[in-house]
Amino acid sequence: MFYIESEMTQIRPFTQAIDRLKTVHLRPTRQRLGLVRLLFEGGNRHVTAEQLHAEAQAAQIRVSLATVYNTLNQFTAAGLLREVTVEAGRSYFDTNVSDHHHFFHEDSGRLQDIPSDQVQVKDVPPPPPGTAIARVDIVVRLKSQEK
Amino acid sequence: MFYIESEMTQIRPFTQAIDRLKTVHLRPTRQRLGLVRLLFEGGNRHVTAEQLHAEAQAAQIRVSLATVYNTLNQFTAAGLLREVTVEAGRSYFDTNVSDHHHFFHEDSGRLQDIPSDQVQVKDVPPPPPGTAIARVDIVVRLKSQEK
DNA sequence: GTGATTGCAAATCTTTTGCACTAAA
DNA sequence: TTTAGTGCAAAAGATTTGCAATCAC
Repeated sequence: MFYIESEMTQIRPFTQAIDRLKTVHLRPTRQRLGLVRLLFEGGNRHVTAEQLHAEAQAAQIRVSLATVYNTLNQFTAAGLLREVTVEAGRSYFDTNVSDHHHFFHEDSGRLQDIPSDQVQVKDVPPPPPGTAIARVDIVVRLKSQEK
Repeated sequence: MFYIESEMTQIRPFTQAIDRLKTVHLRPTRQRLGLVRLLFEGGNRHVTAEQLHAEAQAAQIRVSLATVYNTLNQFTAAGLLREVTVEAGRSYFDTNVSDHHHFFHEDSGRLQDIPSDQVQVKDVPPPPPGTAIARVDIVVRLKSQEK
């Protein structure tokens, strides 16, 4: 342990990001590392490709929008992210892949997690013959309160 | 009552379609009447704009795809239809506007109603301050059963 | 007549893809 | 080296829009 504090905080997150990618068998490229750090350092997030691309630019991480899309899809396929569908025409990606649901603020387009223990679906009907339930999604749509 | 049977069955649905449009203050144009009849004569339906346009063509109802889109949006705004979002990139419109939920067959893209009395959400969390719940959507995603 | 509605083509928006170039193993 | 990954521009798919022609009232 001979790193000084400032070096530690620089290096540790990189190591974590690299490990996260290695775990899912994706090469830790400069672009993926940058996106992993934006996505996973700092709590649960819900982002669109466009948003993440803008953030990357702001953070001096040079990456094309096409690569952001491809990366988000790869991360989703690898189980690092979960795609949330609340609006036709726009895809959100959620860094929280555990069982939970969402509030959706219709006017701002913002998503917010609802822990799974806070909502329960009572009596999910049996799936039709020949099918199995892949997932149950609950979206609580919110409008701003009119007085 | 002096119409013969064949004339009755011709005329009654038109009258109903006209009334349905008048109720929501939309002029009963040839295109809207055709679409209303396709949508509402024959049980609950879940359609995309593309599907409805194809049906209209098949039924000799001349209407452009742009008008189908505009009409579906107008009907939704008027409360005649409800938009169901299950896949980013495609909008479904549901002729059932009462409180209910959906099965979504992921491989076929088919939607199926779940009557509201068959699922219950237990303990919907309170909406964040300044907001009110507009709607709670439950989508049960189905995959075809692999043996 | 007059304002609403329609059709068409063009525009827009989001997302995907083909391919030559670059980088990781 | 060898194969995976990237950027760019072009393509694709869904939906919206501008505007002249048409239709309902």
